[in-house]
Amino acid sequence: MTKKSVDMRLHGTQNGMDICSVVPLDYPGAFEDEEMVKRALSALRRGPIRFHRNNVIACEGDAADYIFLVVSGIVRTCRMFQNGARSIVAFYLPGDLAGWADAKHSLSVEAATDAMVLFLKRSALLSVATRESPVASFLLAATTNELRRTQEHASLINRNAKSRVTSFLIDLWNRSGKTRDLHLPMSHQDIADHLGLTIETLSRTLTRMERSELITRTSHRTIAIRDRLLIADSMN
Amino acid sequence: MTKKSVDMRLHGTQNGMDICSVVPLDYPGAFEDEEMVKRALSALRRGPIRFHRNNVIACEGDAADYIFLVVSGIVRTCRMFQNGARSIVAFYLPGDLAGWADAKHSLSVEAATDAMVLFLKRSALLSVATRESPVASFLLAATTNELRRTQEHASLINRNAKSRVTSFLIDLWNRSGKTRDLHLPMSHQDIADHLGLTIETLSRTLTRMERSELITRTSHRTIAIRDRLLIADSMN
DNA sequence: CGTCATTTTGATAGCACTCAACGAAGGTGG
DNA sequence: CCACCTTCGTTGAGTGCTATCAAAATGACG
Repeated sequence: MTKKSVDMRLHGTQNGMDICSVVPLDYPGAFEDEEMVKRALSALRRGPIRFHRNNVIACEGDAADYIFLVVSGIVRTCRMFQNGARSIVAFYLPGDLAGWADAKHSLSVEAATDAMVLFLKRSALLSVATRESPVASFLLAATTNELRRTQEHASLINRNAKSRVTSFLIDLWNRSGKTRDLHLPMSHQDIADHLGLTIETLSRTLTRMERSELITRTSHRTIAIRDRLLIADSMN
Repeated sequence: MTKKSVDMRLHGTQNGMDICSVVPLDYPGAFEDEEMVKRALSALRRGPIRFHRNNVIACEGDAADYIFLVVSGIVRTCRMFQNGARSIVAFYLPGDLAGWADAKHSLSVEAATDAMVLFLKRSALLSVATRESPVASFLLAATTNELRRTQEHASLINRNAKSRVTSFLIDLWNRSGKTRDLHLPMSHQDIADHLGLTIETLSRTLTRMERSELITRTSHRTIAIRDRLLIADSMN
């Protein structure tokens, strides 16, 4: 339910990143020809380009000429509604492919933190995919994987605040290395808009979870996941 | 929030359907070699198999050996939670591909009405895709299309009952030919579980929408979408 | 240290859920 | 053809969870 205008300034190009270090390619069925896929993506890359927090990378409705590979920082995809409400559909971590779409972007793509993003020309990627089947496999696997994650997120629609927060924390924890201390790189407002809660409810829920000893707040924006949370969640 | 056991009986195989008549292939980028894709899918098909309403086609966690092409009826994918709550993630109409996944089904696939379903062996499909790029394009386009629809559904998470119902009605209307009279083939319980509402709230919301002249209920399970609804929704 | 953004806490209101009962539709058997 | 039963959908009363509004507390940063 954020109702703020967005800083539209774009920032300069900056080179020197190697795509090979950020594409994990850990999708089933894609690792067989990992080198070829990396080379193919590498040849198409433009950037990386640096974005400041809240900068818009692509607008809802724009032609999807490029798709985005997150190098560092967090990227979010979102949709705004008439009344100013905002839904954040997904967060993308370094190594993730964001903004995959057919002809048009159905969601706006934005930097949720300062971020570095590689641009990949979609038409070129598709054209390579028709010639090199490992690239096609990679794209299919990446899309299938994102579909699964989006389905999981969509299934939160009838769950209460505690379940939504738990699901978010565990998902982020799984994706960011399962370290005991989990850093939340995005704002509470972003998390709330992702979970369909207000920041107040999010805050209260985290407080209650800390009191129930499901989590511990070690420092600002850092949370330790306790075993009890993992056990409790494994039985949903 | 349904808490009912599911009828597990499976029903007999039955042949005589032509895959060409049910695969619309209206995805951007896939129509160029429509014939080849149809032939490829045709060669892999098993069935069609008939399922009665509420029969399970594939279980959450099962190896995704097959994916499913809906020939007639409605298929749903869903997830059950510990407390008996159920989320229906998506409905599939005739011509839709349901249960696409990597190694394991992350959602159970069930018949929401009596339905006829073609089985396609996933491994064979993937293998054909590596040789025939139009098949790979088709799979990618179909998956991308489903991702977009799931993202749209996920963005309902912070919207109220009226918006959710409106979104559902217009989506179904768009997918089922935009006839003035929209038949709801699935039960209110299924719709409610899809929208994260109770059947009572769904019923009350429909009643209120009828009183506001956004819809007209022509007969049981049939609704006429009024222009006012389309206009109102176009500005979300 | 002051300013601004972010997060937390409190009081109140509202929307959707729960529980309950009624009504409508479809199928079965007499 | 009708009585009966089961499933499904509607309506009402009351509760509860989350949103809203407001203000204080904390952190970031120059």
